[in-house]
Amino acid sequence: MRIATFNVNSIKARLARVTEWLEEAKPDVALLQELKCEDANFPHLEIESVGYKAEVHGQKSYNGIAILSRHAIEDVVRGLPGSDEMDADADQARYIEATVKGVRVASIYLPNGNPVPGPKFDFKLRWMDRLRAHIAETLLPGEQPVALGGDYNVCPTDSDVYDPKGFADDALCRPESRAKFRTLLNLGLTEAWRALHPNAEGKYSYWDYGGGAWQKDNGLRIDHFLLSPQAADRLVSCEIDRGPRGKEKPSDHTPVVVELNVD
DNA sequence: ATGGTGGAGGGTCCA
Repeated sequence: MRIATFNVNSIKARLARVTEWLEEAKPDVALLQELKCEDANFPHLEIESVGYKAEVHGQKSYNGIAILSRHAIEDVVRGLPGSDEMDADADQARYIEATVKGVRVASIYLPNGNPVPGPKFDFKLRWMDRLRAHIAETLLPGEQPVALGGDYNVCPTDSDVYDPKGFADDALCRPESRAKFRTLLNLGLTEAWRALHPNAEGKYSYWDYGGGAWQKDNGLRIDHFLLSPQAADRLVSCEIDRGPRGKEKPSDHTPVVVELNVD
């Protein structure tokens, strides 16, 4: 079973890129982020025409995530449970989870957090606390394998950044962000790509649109899969598919694909 | 001039 994560930066602007990629890569499941559209405007017909059903948690203009699958999607939960009612941003569409072929999957769009310091950075760190609590309390106690894919907006180490010094104070690389990310790993989750490529450097999933970043390979690795022990035991491969980033009118992210040995 | 680009939406905000 192959599961992909792809921050598309607007499903409307990226529809042709996404459908051609689905037809070519044919993942069983595709976890999308940054749809930037409301539920009612999601292009279900075009997605179905290439063989996928979609469960969507959308929002006008910003955020928005979806789970696409060639197989049945069951037990969908929209929104990160346990949101703080006092948090004005708690209703942002950044989390959706469901079960496909016995695997609990989630599409995650973690807050960017810039600028640092400030309320957006505080919100990012609080959101990571909420994500950790949900994983610990609801997902890990279950017996099914769990695969949490998405745009985490965290470069776990300096090996995941083209310019570590230049990004030292960026919310994607701040020690606080990395420490929160490690609290997720310390629950017993495996970061799939790093587990299979322990010594790799200079492998990225995001390149800024500006400054010729793609041509210079000035990238960041911020799109990840976190796997529960039951899923990590079934981990076969995890690869970054650079293809879509090099096309016309691309997203600024490119897909990451994990393969799990499940029936 | 200090996001140089791109997306949404029709102001700026967001990344």
